[in-house]
Amino acid sequence: MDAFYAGVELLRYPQFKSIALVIGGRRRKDSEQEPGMRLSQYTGRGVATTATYEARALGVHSGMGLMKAAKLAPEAILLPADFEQYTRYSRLFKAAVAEIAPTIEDRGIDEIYIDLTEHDEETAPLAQAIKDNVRRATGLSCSIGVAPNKLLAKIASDLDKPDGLTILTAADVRTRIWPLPARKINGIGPRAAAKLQALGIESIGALAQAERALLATHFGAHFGDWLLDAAQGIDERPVVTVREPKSISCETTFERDLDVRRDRELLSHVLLQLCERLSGNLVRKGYLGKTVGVRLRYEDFRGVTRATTLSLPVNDTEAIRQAARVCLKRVRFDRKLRLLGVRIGSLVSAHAAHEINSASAASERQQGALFS
DNA sequence: TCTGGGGTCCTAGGACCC
DNA sequence: TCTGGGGTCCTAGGACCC
Repeated sequence: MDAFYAGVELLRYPQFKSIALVIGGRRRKDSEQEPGMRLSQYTGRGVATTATYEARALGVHSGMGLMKAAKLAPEAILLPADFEQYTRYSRLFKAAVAEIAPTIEDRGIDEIYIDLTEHDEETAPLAQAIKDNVRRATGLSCSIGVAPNKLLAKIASDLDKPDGLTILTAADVRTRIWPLPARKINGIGPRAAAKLQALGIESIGALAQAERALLATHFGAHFGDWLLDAAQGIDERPVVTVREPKSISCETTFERDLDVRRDRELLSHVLLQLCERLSGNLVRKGYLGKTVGVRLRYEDFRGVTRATTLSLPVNDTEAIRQAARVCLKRVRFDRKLRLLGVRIGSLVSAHAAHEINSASAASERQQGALFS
């Protein structure tokens, strides 16, 4: 989807169309009045989750701190993110695609892979039909890349944004993919891109021609081989239509850095709230988890994680909080805290957990019998 | 006045077991 | 009596993605 959150907001507030618009920051309780304020009015620690193409032209991009964005685009309109609304539109757009092509891999709220292998229609009209149906269902535009695999499709989808449609074959890799910066490959992030640049490798084409041994030296054999494959446009990953979640987490960044001793009560309250939210999400999604962990970020932005694995999966607030406190006892609090998070992993479905728990209760009864 | 919140996957070391 | 070779599970950190 193109600038998805902003697109959804513009359906509600069409008066902000074709001006720079940034989505981000928390909803303010006090400002229920008129929607949208100037970015220059913003104070806080939020980041831009989305910027419209007008705002991007001024240098604002997602992930940028709003204070920094305000310097670049003080007159831009700022709207807080409304995730419930985005989730609704996410469902609508995925359903619209599924009406035409049902083999879909979820890649988050605004992105999917579609397997068109079994479709006999001509590619361009088929892709256009998907775009049309998404627009009909949501009023929003999307960009589609059609290619022999997911890696190339992802790059292709980005070549003609917004409202784009790009069809790529293996023969196009040299001419259309190789000139692009290596960073365009999904999986090469800022760190790997910087390391490649230090090796004199800037483009995907240069990466494709790099020595395997050189890449293995700097990135390890596994990642090195993957880099080389990716640069050649090779990718065998299937479109995965069902996936079980691995972990669920809740975290919050404080409005000001907190001192563990002075702000003890507040922190304890925040921890409780996080555990309540996490428990609620677990129950709603029908999972229990065995490994409970905490995540902290200090004022200097460095972070630590601690985790502990319980003997039985849990989903209730108190069990999560108890485990989180065990983790927190193993953390050094020598700096102020900026963020606190709680995570639960080793998930099992509520149904499976029920069976585990009754089996364990049965074996406990049996042991009781042995000792009595 | 830097830097949200929700995830996945990989690596590496240690404990522990046979 | 100077030290094998598997394997699994767990923890912690880091890179990356939307």
